Amino acid sequence: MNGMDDTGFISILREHGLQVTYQRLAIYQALYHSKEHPSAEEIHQQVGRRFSMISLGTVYKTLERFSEAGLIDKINPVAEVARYDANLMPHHHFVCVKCQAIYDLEGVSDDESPMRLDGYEDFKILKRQVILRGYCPKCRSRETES
Amino acid sequence: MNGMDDTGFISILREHGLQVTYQRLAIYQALYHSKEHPSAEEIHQQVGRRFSMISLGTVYKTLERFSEAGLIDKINPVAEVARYDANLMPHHHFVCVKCQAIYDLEGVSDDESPMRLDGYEDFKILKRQVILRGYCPKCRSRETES
DNA sequence: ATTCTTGCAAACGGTTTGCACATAC
DNA sequence: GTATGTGCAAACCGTTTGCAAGAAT
Repeated sequence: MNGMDDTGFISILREHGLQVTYQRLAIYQALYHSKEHPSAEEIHQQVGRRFSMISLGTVYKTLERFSEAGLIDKINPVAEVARYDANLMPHHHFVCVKCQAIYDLEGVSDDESPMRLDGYEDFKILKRQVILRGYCPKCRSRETES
Repeated sequence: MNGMDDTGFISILREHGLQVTYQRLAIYQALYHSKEHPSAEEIHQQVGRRFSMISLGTVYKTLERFSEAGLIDKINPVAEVARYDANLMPHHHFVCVKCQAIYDLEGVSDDESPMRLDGYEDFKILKRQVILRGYCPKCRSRETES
């Protein structure tokens, strides 16, 4: 389930021009191993379980640095609070309107190239984000309406 | 540029099960006539220019009621603060990463039906939102990078 | 008369900021 | 040794909430 050792994570940080600290390693690893698109708060708690506690302010600053450096994506704000994603492969998201969970949508076609759009040549399109909203399987089964 | 009188707006509110007050009329008209996807704050200022000032709290409560009633859309939060839209026709948005302006994308195909998706039959999809991010024409010309 | 809405002000919560200290390079 | 990152706490700001007064039905 792991697939990378500390040395690997250190290289990744360096490759993105980021100075290496144990806090950054911990934060990036937590995000890297999570599929939950966690918030800063959640990352903070998760990191605190394995290492001595890191301040929440540092988590915010670090995630912002990571995001600037292109190491992670800030899915911000699809839900009420900012959520982060270490998976940089282009993919879409499903957001549950009830429990706020975010699911990756794998293998959903993204035919339209994000870079051009008829009638909008004057816009410089950097990225395309598709968000589906509705009930996730868990919340759907709890609803009366099938 | 107008196209609807007060009586028309009153009917629309009633049709959505909303009690009619002059504050609600003012707020809905302001949003209806705007193409800027204004924030609550902006609506508040705009309304204050034409009527006696309405409290900001009321603007927030009212927009929330409108949104529940299906009278408007809460594009929330595509940018840093919630932005609202009275145009209920399905359409996509372009958000400028620099000036935060939101543009409607008219006539952009939305082939995939929002209701079904191969491999995600357990999800109840209510709506699909496509957001393109990049530089709008104005900000693009101010950038060095063409 | 009853129910819903408004205004006001205080509270809330996620995020940002300033600064002194510590660490990476 | 210098630049950069961290911790802490206070500030910020969009938004929500509680409640008494007011308006709609």
